[in-house]
Amino acid sequence: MAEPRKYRLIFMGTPDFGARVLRRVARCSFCEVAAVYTRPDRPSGRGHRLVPSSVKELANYCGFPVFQPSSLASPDEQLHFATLRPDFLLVASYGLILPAAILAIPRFPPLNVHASLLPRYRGAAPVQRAIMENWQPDARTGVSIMRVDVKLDAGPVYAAQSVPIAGRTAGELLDLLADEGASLLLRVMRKMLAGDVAPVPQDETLVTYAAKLFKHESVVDWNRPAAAVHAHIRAMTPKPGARAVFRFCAQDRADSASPEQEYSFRLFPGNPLASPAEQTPGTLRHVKEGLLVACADCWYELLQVRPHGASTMHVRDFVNGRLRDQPPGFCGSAVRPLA
RNA sequence: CGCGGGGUGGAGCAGUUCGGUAGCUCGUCGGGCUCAUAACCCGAAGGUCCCAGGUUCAAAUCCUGGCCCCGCAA
Repeated sequence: MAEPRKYRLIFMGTPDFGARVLRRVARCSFCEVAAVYTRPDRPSGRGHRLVPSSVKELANYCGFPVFQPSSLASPDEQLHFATLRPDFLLVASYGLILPAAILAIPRFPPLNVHASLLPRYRGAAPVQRAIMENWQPDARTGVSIMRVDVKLDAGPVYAAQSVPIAGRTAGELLDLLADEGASLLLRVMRKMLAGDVAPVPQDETLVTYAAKLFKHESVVDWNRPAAAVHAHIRAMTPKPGARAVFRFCAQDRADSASPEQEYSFRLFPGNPLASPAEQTPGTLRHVKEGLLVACADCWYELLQVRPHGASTMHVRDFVNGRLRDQPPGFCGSAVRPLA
């Protein structure tokens, strides 16, 4: 029972997206995972504990050898990589620069899964940027398989798959694109083995860049149309999370000298309504079992929120618990948190 | 030991400073009103107050230790 030799595959990735790709690639029938590279564990979370990457956790679970160099620039690391004798090198949001010396080692051209339709949205946050910048009803984005080039995300494209954004959050789209990307990746690898590939160079005149998300961008800007607000919140979900601060009016009680209350919220996708707001953007309206926020055009219905220090809850619960004496109607407005 | 918030019927909260009858807004169940209702009225069920130990005549509340959730920072 002489098994046919399997091709040696090295996978490089770090966050959930990479792990999701690896999960599918690991089941590939004609390859074996010779090694997994991921970024070093980083102190994270409360208490500064060292936290392994998603890719590392999966690789450990599967029993793949894991390597976590802080850089691949040194000759030692490159030599070590070469001794693994890779046929394929697959990269999915790894986070380290791959020098030309590394890229030249595998037998087949190194492949990268990028969550956009290249040449659009090269860079760190392609899915998030695609969602927040394309809030029209039938917008699409996608995933591309390209050759890894020394220049980031610039290599010629082997295959791409387009998908509708369809109201999804960044997390949902990322998962979907990882799965689609992994399938595409395996298809490209098979074609490579058959010698049947013809990568298409990217049209440099159409290149756009998706910069990583900055902290100040997590604050919702109610001066935009409700659909754009909705897209923005989805783009920030689940990480880093959309935020807003609301100041609620003083309660309507003559005897209770309660000052106006400020609450800082983590916001989850709600519901852009069709009814015109006709109020200053950011105006809060307390309706039966819920809260509406005025956007530039229409009301935006909040559904799930997380007040500071609490866990995620329905807006109805927040209203029941903390706005219990607040009469229906206009009850506050958004404030711009201090930077 | 990075900083901080929190754990109270099914949900969200008040009560903790200064120990003394388990409270509020909802939900659920039953009944009523209504052409009807997610509306309104009446009633009921439902709680080891995160866990363990300590102090006390008496602990949700004070002391000690532990577990869990969340935000910031990285």
